[in-house]
Amino acid sequence: MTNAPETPTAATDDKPRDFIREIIADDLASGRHDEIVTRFPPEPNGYLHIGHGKSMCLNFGAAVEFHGRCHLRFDDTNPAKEEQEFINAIKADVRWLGFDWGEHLYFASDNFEQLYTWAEHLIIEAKAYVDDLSANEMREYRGTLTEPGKDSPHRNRGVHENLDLFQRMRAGEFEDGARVLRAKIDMASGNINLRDPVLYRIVRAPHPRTGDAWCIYPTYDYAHGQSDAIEGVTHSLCTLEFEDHRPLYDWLMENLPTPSRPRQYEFSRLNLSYTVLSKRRLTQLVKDGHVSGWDDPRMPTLAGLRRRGLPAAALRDFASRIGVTKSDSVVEMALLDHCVRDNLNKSALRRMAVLDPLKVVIENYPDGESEELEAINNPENDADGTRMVPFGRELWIERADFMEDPPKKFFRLAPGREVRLRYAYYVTCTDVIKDPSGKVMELRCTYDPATKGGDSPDGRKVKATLHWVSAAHAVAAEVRFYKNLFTAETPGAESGDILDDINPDSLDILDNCQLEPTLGKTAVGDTVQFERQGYFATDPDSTPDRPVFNRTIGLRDTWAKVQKKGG
RNA sequence: UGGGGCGUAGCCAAGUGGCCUAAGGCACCGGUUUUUGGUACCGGCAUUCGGAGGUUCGAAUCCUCCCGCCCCAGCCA
Repeated sequence: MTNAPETPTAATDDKPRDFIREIIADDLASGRHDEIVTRFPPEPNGYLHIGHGKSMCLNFGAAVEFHGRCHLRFDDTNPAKEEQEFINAIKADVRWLGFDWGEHLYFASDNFEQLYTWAEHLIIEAKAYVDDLSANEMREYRGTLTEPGKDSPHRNRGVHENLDLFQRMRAGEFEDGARVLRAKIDMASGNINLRDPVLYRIVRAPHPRTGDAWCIYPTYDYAHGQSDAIEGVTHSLCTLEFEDHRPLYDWLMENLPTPSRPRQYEFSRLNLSYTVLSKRRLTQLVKDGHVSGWDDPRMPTLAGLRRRGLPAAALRDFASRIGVTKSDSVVEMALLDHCVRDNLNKSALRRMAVLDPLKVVIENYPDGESEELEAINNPENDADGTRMVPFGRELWIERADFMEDPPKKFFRLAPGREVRLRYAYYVTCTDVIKDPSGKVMELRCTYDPATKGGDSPDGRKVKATLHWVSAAHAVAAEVRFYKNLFTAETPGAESGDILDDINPDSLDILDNCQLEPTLGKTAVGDTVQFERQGYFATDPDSTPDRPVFNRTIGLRDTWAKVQKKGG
């Protein structure tokens, strides 16, 4: 009962599926590159989310399709925020999504020495200088979006002074924030990234990999492109907000003796309705306790989606369906839901589970006896075979499957009505037992022994088939239901604060669910279908005598739609 | 008022001057099948491509102007 990740497959036709793959195909065709190299470059300052999943599907997917390779590189240039725990979690998530970096695991920090040498090269070429301005002063000197900046008073220091100062920065002679190394480009540029961007800053924080070997760290702009070049990356794919950084990426390439010449291309990041996809906000939800952790099943993190029971293959399918473009978009959650149902419908084993139990006594079934009935494991896949489920005189059925006074379109059980118990018998409701308040406590039924297995020899039809569980054999369990974490399509759109849109009712727990016996021994991570209800995944909180399930997603429910329409 | 992008159905997205009176998927609406009110299957769903002009025999695709939305002023990535 596992959902094994499948190997990503190449596009079936030879037309590139998106503009990035088109560029890659052209570069291969023109001979610009013989082999393409991409990279997935997370910063280890949090867990990966489904947006990173999209990026991985692009980077690893394109590499596989074009017979190149994709590196996993940690962009670990800011020790103030990064942790080993995140490095470990990210690796696990990449593997889970089905991607393999082989031997190509890298860290920007592997390049710190080379990066430092190149920084000295820039200084010697008079293309970088040490600045003493404070962060506030630097902001003032930078100008605004519409006004040019002005040169720092230290902009024209001599090469020797710059070199000396930079060496002393490395040696730890200055306090955090006292000085920075800046590229000398153009303080009047319309592109603010070109107004002498910072290349190095002083930060005294233990680095997960280099410990306290360094007290100066390269910035993203300086480290990222050069790391690409060192690794031989050909196509450096990132999201739209880095478009403005490309001129700086190119400037550094042109002014440094890098061993290769990668190019950066940008695509739009994923936005999903009813959730947030930014590490800053997800970190906030975790730290402020709005969720139980990074792997809370309501979180759009890969860890959360995995715990919720989403198969990795469904996520990959989702990524291929949304495509890769440069237009800002918000993908409806319904599309993800569809991918999950589509995958699970084909792969998930069927089981019977009563979530809101109502007792049924089959009055003409012999007391104390039971029998085993054969049930199909997955009608979508004969190879999954069958199993035996116990049946007896006392059963549980779903409370919602009975109505004492049913409306016209309600086909399920009602007084005097005959329905089928799946894989078992036709039963007819003969009596309703209520408590003093009028609440239905128990149903009395009779069964037709001739309908064993669920077919009637005389050909009479019933309009409904119910799932059920033998009370004497049932396993009690807890089942957790999740709704969207936010009530607004775009959280925070109105007030500016996502917490104003948080759904106070995103978790529902049913603690008296009655499951068929096989469900007492599933493994964590298994996602099964509870017939007629949805897909459910075993949660790590399960204990040997009390399983806990997460509802991954419900089945499409047209009956609910009909009910809604009827008011 | 600076720089960089983006605008094709409710959502995502093909389309690269004629085969576009515009693919495909999701959603939605009908119907068929059904021992899951699930699945599967069939049908419907943009005379129109942000708007206005222009070029052309011919424009979603080329040009001009306009409008709207997104990103950038971290010693974050």
